Amino acid sequence: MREAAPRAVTLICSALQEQIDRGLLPAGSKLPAERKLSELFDTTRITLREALGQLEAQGLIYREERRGWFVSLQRVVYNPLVRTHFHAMVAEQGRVPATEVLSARLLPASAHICQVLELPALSSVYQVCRARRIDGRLVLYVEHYLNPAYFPGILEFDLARSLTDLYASEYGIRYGRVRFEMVPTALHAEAAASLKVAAGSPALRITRVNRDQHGRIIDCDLEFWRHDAIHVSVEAPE
Amino acid sequence: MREAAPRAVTLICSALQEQIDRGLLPAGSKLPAERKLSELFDTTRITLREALGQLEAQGLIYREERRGWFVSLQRVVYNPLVRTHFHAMVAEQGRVPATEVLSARLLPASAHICQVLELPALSSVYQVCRARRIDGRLVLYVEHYLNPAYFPGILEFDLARSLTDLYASEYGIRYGRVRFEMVPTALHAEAAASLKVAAGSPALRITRVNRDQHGRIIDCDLEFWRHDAIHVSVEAPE
DNA sequence: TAATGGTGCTGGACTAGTCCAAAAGGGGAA
DNA sequence: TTCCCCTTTTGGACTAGTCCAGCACCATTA
Repeated sequence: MREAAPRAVTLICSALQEQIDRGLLPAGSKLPAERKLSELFDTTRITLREALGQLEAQGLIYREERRGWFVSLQRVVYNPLVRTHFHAMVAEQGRVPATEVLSARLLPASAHICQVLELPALSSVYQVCRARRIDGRLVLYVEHYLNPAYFPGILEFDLARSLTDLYASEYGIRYGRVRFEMVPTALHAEAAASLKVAAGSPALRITRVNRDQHGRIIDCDLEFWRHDAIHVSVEAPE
Repeated sequence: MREAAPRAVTLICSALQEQIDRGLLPAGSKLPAERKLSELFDTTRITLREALGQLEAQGLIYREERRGWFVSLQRVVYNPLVRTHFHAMVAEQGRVPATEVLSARLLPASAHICQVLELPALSSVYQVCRARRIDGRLVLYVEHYLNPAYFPGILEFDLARSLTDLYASEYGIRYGRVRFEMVPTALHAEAAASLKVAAGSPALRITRVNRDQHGRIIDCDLEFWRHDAIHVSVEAPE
């Protein structure tokens, strides 16, 4: 039985992987240009790009639109059952968080949002879109939908802050029970543009429906995480 | 400000997506051959394949190695906190489950497994590798690692059965608290071969560490799900 | 009837380029 | 020193093919 000759793509992948594992290409560093790499591995750019695509799928490297390829940073550990806010969670793990507000407005809720928030048809909701960074890298695009009955005038506040804080300090509302759903999928155009990556990049979509201390549904989040930036960890309470 | 001309890849994606949404390409059906499609969309196979790759990333279609492209079936809803067995879970959702045992043996545990199961260095563990289907499609590759102290002679039984059942009926062990971790990544060579797909296909890796009714760690699972076959849903108990 | 051997079709892998636009970097002017 | 413009580099997108091997199916043979 003959050994199957390893594919060029596989060879490139393992060569790069070894360099990364050994620390010759430290986390966050930029890879050489695609043309340089294809020359180095004596292959075409198409083949080289396929190899990079596989390493991206594994989460070892990522690309920034028109800027190049970079070695992935460590994944951040995320427990969706624990409603600690993003900044605290990231900082606890020794990383640097940042948030920017993309938009915030009152708009007619889609049928889907009405259903999730258990609102009557044609209700209005607050929508807050934000992008979040870890160590400078854009890793999370979120759409929050708030039941306006509970948060009058919330658009007046600084929404780059933690919503958890805002809810507690301004409205006396704290989080209670949570339900969440996770679906591996790709970024839609809007999210991709906000995260400055190519549309269709792999991502993890997490939908959370949050209740307050009285069991009322107060808001829901539609989160899109870069697939290589997150490590979900859930400890069953019981 | 000029409208950006939509890319060919985007056009192909939305055309196919529309066909699928409208039911002209029903779930499970095979797409035409790549060469036919590239002709139909008046483009090259490389471009066409990039479009198919994007739809695959979204989870709308999937490929079977050397057999072609197919429209994805509905995702199965999975709650890792509820230790219902695979067959029951799948059947409850009106789908047809199947399991095949790939290997089952006693072997020296890797350092990682020792740590997870809290075993001393150089321990042996039972390893059971299985592949599971939903409606005929291979969607899950699992490696189970059992602490042999609790399951003497388990290799004698039919391991295509539910392990949950086996634990209960033969050893009087039931599942208690669970911890699980989820990482979006790609299939390694072994898992890819078992699922008959290309190495490096996107997947969701779920690691579960299971305790019994007395709180003892009894086993852990290393699950690799096809990314388009699963929808994780967790309701916080509290 | 059942096993077997072609054979064409299909996906997998790869080569060898082109054209374009955005990012990065350097040099000169204010 | 700072800002702006211009050039170069780089990634993004795409064309037009080739070669190979597995799969499916049909026809032939035992």
